[in-house]
Amino acid sequence: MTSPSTREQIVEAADRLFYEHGYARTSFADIAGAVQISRGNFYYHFKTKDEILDAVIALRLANTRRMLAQWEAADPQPAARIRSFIHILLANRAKIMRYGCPVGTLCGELAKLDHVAQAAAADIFTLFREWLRGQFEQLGHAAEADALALHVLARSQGVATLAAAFHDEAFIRREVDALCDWLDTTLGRA
Amino acid sequence: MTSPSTREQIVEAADRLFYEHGYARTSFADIAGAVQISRGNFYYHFKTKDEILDAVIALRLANTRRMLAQWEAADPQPAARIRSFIHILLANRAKIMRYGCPVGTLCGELAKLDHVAQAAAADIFTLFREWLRGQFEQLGHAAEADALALHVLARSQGVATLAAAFHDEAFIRREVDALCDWLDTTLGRA
DNA sequence: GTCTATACCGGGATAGAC
DNA sequence: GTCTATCCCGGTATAGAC
Repeated sequence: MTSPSTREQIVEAADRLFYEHGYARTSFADIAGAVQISRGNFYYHFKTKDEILDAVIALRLANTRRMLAQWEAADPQPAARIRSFIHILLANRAKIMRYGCPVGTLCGELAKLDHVAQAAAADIFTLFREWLRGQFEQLGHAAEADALALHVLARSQGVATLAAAFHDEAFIRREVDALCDWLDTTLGRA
Repeated sequence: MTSPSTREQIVEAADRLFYEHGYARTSFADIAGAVQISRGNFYYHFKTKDEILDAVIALRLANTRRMLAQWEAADPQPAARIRSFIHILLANRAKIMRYGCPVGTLCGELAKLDHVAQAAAADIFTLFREWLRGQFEQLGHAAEADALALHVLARSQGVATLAAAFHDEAFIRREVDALCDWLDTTLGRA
């Protein structure tokens, strides 16, 4: 177990700060302060702020892939796997009620900045989308699998957005239950 | 018909720019440029950037109230009024696919900035929430009216977020139809 | 690989002339 | 009520010593 490199520490700190305070508002000084290095040293690892953003997105892609693989390995039932996805809303509810969804808010911010990394950030959504689509395909809904995947993603995003606006945990629980009910109905086990 | 005052022009330009580029990224110079006044003149009308934000939120609250009143007047049927709400997603699809929902993205940005106007921005959501709740109450769903209102709001927010990430108009149409179908089912006309 | 020092720019905000 | 000029700060980014 090697200790994390400075570069890794920077990317992890940036990941957290971009989530909690947004990309635009997070300065080099903020990240350097979190990692306890000087601003100068910073530029040895990353030339520009955009480079850090790319690294953060790459990290999130990797973390997402790992999480999806874990759900895949943890349960042979596609329906249970989809429920694992839905339940992130509960698992991460504290942060979601403060900062919203990390993916949704990053995509939203980059869209307004008309940032080049916009598409890369959307790729994180695509990862979830294709994984969900795969689950629905395994459940015999090949024709509508992609639409169902987007539906689940959209419902989750909406819950995250409103949970952040109203700081309402009961609302999250209600909507998670509703979404699981919808899943059962859609899969024909109503 | 008096021509709009400079102050009104400023607030309207800020409203648009905050939506398209975000609050943090919109500078005084951007707004002044859009209104074609000098930066100095700017400060005659607003002392700080936060004051402009307050004015923009007040404008959005007023515009939202007017829109809700129009839907109320245009149709005596609460179900039709709710459908009017759902259909903003289609009416504003072009901007939503580029910038997301003006309310959701502003609340999200202010949450990350930990901004004092956070609650004021959420009041715009509350306006929709209470109006929707009123419609569901009129439809005889008094007990669950608030939960149903939040559900409709959340679904709309999710659609806006994903539509912006994927720039997918067909997705919006599908989800609008699905939400209207859900409404019919919930109201017992399935 | 890490530091200090610094250049440079743009943003918010003020003063004061017209 | 509108302008120009200016201040100050914080942000990105660079140079160069250690």
